[in-house]
Amino acid sequence: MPVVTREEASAAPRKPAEHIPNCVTCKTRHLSICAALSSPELVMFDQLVQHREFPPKSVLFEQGAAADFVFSVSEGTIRLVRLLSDGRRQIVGFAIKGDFLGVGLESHYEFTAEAVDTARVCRIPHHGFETMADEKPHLLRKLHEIASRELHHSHDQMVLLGRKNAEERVAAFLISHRDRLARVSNCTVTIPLPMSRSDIADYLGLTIETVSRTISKLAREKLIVVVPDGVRLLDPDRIAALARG
Amino acid sequence: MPVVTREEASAAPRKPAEHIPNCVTCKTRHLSICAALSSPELVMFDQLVQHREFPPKSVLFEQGAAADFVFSVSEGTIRLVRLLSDGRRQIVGFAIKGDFLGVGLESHYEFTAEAVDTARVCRIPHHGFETMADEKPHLLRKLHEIASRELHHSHDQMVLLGRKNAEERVAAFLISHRDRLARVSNCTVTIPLPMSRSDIADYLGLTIETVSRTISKLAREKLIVVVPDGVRLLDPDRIAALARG
DNA sequence: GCGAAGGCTTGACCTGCATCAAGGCTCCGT
DNA sequence: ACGGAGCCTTGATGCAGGTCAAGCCTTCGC
Repeated sequence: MPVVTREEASAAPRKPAEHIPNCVTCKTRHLSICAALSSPELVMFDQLVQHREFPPKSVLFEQGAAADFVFSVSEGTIRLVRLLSDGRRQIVGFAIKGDFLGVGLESHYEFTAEAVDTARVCRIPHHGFETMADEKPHLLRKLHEIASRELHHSHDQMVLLGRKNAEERVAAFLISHRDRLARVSNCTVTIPLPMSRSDIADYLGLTIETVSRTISKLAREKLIVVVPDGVRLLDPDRIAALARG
Repeated sequence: MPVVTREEASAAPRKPAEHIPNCVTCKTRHLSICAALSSPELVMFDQLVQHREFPPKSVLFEQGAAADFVFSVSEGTIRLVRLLSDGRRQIVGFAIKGDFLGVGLESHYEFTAEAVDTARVCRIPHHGFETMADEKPHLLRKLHEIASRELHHSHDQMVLLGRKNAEERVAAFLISHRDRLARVSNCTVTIPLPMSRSDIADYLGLTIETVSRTISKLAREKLIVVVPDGVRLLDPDRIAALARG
């Protein structure tokens, strides 16, 4: 386990220094849960929202803790971690810009969320958010849509973890991650991968060695090129075909 | 692939012959989505519902088909199947009494649902149900609750598939299946398992041989006894401990 | 009652990925 | 510029579970 330095530990979370962002002018609004809100509702929402920045490796919340907040991610990458008592780790997802944490409105967090790189989020008190959802059925409906999409994606991941080999898993990760990034940015073939090999391994049910070897293999076969902190897809179609199994 | 006999194919779905059941008098009402409905709403709901019986191996709906209906299971066991193009199979869940199929309100089914044994279900036209959900926020809320519980469970399953060994997987399946059965029946230590070893294997990301060997091993260690179409847990606590990993 | 089919178990062997090990690269702090 | 830490890659070896194969049991149609 990496030791968290004094700086990192004390720095989380922090308020952004620059002029405060705002729900009405927010650029990721239409990508996030806020897409469900009308202008007056956005103003109301803005009252609830706390903007926070989480430095790399800092913890947004811990599995099992009281779920006092829900989160909308506006920048960065967050890993969602489940741990077994003996230290085995499974990453159940990576949250990026536009993603929502706490869809379930559960009373306690069901996984730990840790910033991979510097993450900017809108943090909303659970109670206030839930009240608003109870009053605005279209917000609840949006929340349900998000949960449904995640459920679908987690079924994909069950197929991956239960039935795909290492090469298919890595290919599927690259393609699905690219698709998610493409929705919120203009990235299409060069995919930034801020997370470590260890994170990817724990997401795919593999070891770092196997992830590393598999990426090397894909590069040797000229399907991808490894670039600093990411990969470039040379043949997205063949990778997608691999990913399908 | 097993060949479906003429009888089985032609028999699905069929209306139950005996006097028609009814939402208001329904005994599994408080276990299902209907728990969210008031008495007058139940009467309304009853107008929408079609009671159907699906014989073993019959298909309730096919992955990719238009999602014309949602379902509430009142009896029996249903396997939820994802297929890869080369025939590899992953079962993403087993639905039992009280479970709801179609939580996502998606336009197309994201998996195939097949009756394992004889399954009785309430089938509700998608459109009518969705309209009702849009008009009754507490129904939508219940639906969201169900989706959230399933999302949580699918995260558990990701940990199982990504990080647990065969023995832990089988133990976890037995415990989680027992807990789900216990909620809707009085079964606690003798667990009926109407699904085949092959179904269990495809649910746990293993092969039938490994499932069979692992069950034999648990029996040899006096943790369970294999009974016809099920198992009896001799030491539920130790099995639960195994399941946790 | 009999034979065939399907499902389950068990044994023998094989392999894909894990594990163990070593070395290289990059980034920092001094 | 140097040294150490963290991360990544690559090679050698091991093993859990997959694959192949055989036999048993139960069910069911005739």
